[in-house]
Order: sequence, then structure tokens, then C-alpha cells
Amino acid sequence: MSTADRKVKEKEQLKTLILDSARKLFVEKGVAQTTIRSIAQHIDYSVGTVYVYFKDKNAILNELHTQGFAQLSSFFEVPRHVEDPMERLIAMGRLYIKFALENPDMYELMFTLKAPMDVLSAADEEEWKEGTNAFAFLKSTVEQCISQQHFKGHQPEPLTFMIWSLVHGMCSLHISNRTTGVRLQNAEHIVAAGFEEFVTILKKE
Amino acid sequence: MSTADRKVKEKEQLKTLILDSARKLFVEKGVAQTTIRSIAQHIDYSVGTVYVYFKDKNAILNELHTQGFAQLSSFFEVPRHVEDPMERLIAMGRLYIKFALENPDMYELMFTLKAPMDVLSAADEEEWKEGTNAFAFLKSTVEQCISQQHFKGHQPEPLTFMIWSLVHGMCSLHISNRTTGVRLQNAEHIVAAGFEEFVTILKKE
DNA sequence: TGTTTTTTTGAACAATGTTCATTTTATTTG
DNA sequence: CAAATAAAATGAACATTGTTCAAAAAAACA
Repeated sequence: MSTADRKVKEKEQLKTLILDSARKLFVEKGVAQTTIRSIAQHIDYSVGTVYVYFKDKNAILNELHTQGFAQLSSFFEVPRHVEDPMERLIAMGRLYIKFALENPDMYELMFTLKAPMDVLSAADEEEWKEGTNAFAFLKSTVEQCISQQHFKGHQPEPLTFMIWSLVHGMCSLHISNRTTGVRLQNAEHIVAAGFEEFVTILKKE
Repeated sequence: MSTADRKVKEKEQLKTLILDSARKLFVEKGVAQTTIRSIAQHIDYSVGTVYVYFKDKNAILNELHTQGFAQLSSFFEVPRHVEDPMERLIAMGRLYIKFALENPDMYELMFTLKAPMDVLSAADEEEWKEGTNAFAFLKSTVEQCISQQHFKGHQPEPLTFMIWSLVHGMCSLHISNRTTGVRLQNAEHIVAAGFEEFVTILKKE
């Protein structure tokens, strides 16, 4: 089935083309400002074609959402091999921040936009695979820290959530312009500086 | 000037009426789903009237944004009188969480929506008064903790930002459905539980 | 009461997501 | 190779949004 195979491949290519343009435009102009028409125009296809390959705009966001997590996951390849769990935890935090600040629009799509999560709340069997995996990895690191006598008197899951939230919160506030708004002494470096405060606390744990 | 005075009052009343409807609808349906038309219909005025009282939809959001901070500020009246700064810090955290979880849509408008901050980034002289004040109060509490020998080896401003981020991050992730998405053991109580982990850490500081 | 000022109106516009009957292109078949 | 069939692409059309503005209605004033 040569022709059929090629057709499948061509379809995938066009789908990828749409996704790539969507990501490009969306990173350039933001989610709301990126219209289906602009995506279509960018790849020299008509509006209708986009709707042949994606159910609606949300479907595109969902795929990009997944792609974003693949990218974040690749960021975590390095610390995955750090032996000491406490060191790994710190390395992961630094990389998480690096990712968020280098890809603010992608980060927003991944962690603050409601849209990609609506699928989950609708169908209960549905799972947010990427998120669950990433969280599980973080949690296992925290558990390893605990088994090495760190974090005495703490519960793994809430503690993991707290640590994730700490880093996410700083990135989120910074990306949504709340750090400049609040007139910090140096808003540019506040996220890194804030994380170092946490590291100072960790060193005692 | 009886008539003129009354006119001023009437104008204010209508403005308040618009804002109240806007907030109601917006809390019920969300920001994006609340249309100017629905606001107008709700108060039995025409679309055009809304635009007489507010430049655009963003102007409405901005006023609600300010209102939200007044509300949060009133939440903080109680811990304001707690003597011990460390206890005050903890009480503030609990109340912040309470506010966020009780008013998730308002919270989103206040801390994650980009729109209300766009005014600031445009005009540099402009200041985000409410945010600056709230942050200053938190920071002064942290500084008092430091002056009582807590938080040794820490810098006030980054530390304050880190603490704010920690609490904000938990609320933000929960409100944007990331906690249910990640399959936590009990998503409902994870924010409170996460904060208790932080309290445990604070007790050692 | 007639005039002026203020307030309200809602039709109209542009931009957006989305649909679908039609057209174009590609593939298969006789 | 030509006709028939299937697949893919099209873009006009619709509904819904934020927004504007000339006209109408209401209120205030003289």
C-alpha cells in the first residue's frame, strides 16, 4: 500500500506544519492574538483546511500543551542522573525556572491556561499523563531525600506539592508581570534570588 | 446645586450597578464568557450605556481588580493585630489561601490575568498601588521575623517573594485545575496540607 | 412652553471561531 | 487512457464578540 502510506505521511506532515506555525505565532503574539486565519495564512492553506486536521482551536492548544511537556521533560534529562536526591531537587528547580523564563508563553499554556485542563474535568477517566509523570518524578526525588534523613516530620505528597508550587508561583508571578508591578529592587533576578532563599532553607533540612 | 449633585450621585450609582453585575456574571461564568451585552442585559440598559461609563471591557476588569484587593486587604485586618511576626506570617498565609479558594475567579483576575497589568507596563510612572502595599506589609512582617533572630542568612526581599510565591503557587495550581489533573491523593485539601508543610519548616526557622 | 444639554439607544462595523456545500485534486477502475 | 470514485482543500457564510457613533429620548433649564 504505497499510496496509502504516503497519504498518511502527508497528513502527518501537514498536521505538524500547522502545529509548528501555531506554536511560532502563539509564542510571538500570544494565544488569544493567534487566530486560525493567521495560522492558515502562514502556511498558505485555507481556514477550512486547519479544521480538517484539528477539531477546533482547543485541539491545537492541547497538542502544543503535550509538546511543551515533552520539551520540559527533555530539560530534566540532565538532573535525572544526579545521584544525591537533594542536589537533584535543587538542579530540577533551577532547570524548571530556566525553562519557564525562556519559554514564558509555552509555560503559561502549560500551567495557567484553563483550556487544556477542561478536557480532563469533563471526562473522569481521562488522565493528564504528562503532569502525572512529572509530578511522580518530583515526588520520588523528595521521597529519596526523606529516606536520607532529610525533611523530618514531613509528608511526601503535600511537601512535594509545596515545593512545586513554590517554584511555579515565582515563575507564574513573574510571567504575569506581578514582579515588576510590585516594584521589587531587581525584578529581573528576583526568581533566581527567590529560589536561592529556598536553597538556603533546604541546606538546613 | 441640587440637580448637579444628584446627577453625580446617579452616575456613580449606575457605575456601581454595572460593576456589581459585571462581578456577579464574571464570578458565575468567568471573565471570557462574560460579554458586555450580557452585562447590559442584566441591568436593563443598552450596550452603548456601558461604554459611556467605561472606556472598554478592560476598564471594568481594572476596577474589579482594585475592588478585589480591597477585599483581600479586609481579610488581612485580623492578622494585622497579631503581635508575634512569625504567628502573623502564618495567619496571613492561611487567610490568603482562604481568600483565594473562596473567590477563585476574583483571585484569577487579581493574580494571573495579564490584562490588568498591561496598564502598568505601558506607562512607567504608573504604579500598582494595591500590590505594592500588600507586598510591603508582607515584607515588613518578614523583616520583623528576621529582627527576632528568625531566617538567619536570608535576604528580606527575595525571601518575602519566595513566601508569597509559595502560597500563590499552591492556590494558582489548584484554581487552574492542575491539582486534580495530577491525581493527588486528596486534591481538595492539598493546598491546606501543603501550607502546613511550610509551617513545619517555619517552626524550625 | 420652547431650547439646550445630557443621557440612552441600538444599528452597524470589524474581527473571530466555526461550518459545510462546492470545487479541486488525486486515486482507482474498466 | 478515460471515466468514475474518493479524498482533500476551499472560502463564502454564520454566529458571536468588542466597539463606535449618529440619532432619538429624556431631563434640565430659561
